[in-house]
Amino acid sequence: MEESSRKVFAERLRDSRERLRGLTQAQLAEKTGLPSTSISHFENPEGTRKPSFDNLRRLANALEVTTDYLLGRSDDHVGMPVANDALYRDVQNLTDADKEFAQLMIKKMLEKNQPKG
Amino acid sequence: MEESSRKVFAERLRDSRERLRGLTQAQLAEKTGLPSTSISHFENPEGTRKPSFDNLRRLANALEVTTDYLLGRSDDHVGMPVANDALYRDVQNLTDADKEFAQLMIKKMLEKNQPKG
DNA sequence: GCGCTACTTGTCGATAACGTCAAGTTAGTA
DNA sequence: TACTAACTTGACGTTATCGACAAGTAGCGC
Repeated sequence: MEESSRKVFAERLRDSRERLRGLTQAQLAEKTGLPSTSISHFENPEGTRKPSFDNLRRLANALEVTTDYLLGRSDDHVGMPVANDALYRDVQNLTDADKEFAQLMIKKMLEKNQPKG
Repeated sequence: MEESSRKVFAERLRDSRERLRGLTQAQLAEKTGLPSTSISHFENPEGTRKPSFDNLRRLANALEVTTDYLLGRSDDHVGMPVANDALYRDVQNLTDADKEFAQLMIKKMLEKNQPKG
């Protein structure tokens, strides 16, 4: 189980390092404090090594990508631009009913601004 | 090293489970396929166990939160999956004034739900 | 008191990831 | 050819996490 996400991780790690940040394994190794051979092991799609809790964090930090992207849980490597916006944070804590109401109201405001939908 | 993020993980896991999803450890255990004692170990702020690659994914999937949130890399537990949520999409198209108003209203609804902070 | 649910804490052996190291390959350049 | 850089692959012992299990605590209704 989860064999496929291991492969996705390998591909995304390499892709993030090379295409996105233009780093060598040695450079990423220095940024993360990991040995470069560990990076190589991780990037091998047929390999078996998976990063630990800490190492996943270090890789994501050094590459400035989300861990969700590396883990294949999200297709975008950048977080939501508004991820820390108070509004988004608050909305999540609303009851379902209130959230529904907020959604309706926001729709109304939208329609007001853009006559014809 | 990374001792603090282990503590953050413990807090956010428990918070996500209880406050956000209203699950017992046993219920989360069933959703993830993990033993409930493992959940308990993870949620202990003074504990030492950290989730593996696969178990982190399972927890995030079951709780519908980002791994970045659980790992303390993002302050918001919602990520890309909900970017398609109508509410979030709509909010981005609001005028600044309307967005401000929406935010205020949402805050009011929050306070109503949680009497006293 | 009893029983029940939710959770905690610690131990066990097994498995998996760890860092380190050695020995390779592959591509480019002199 | 020789040399270097970037990377691969496999093996080693160490350490951490694994699931499973036992025994515990705390609270709540009866």
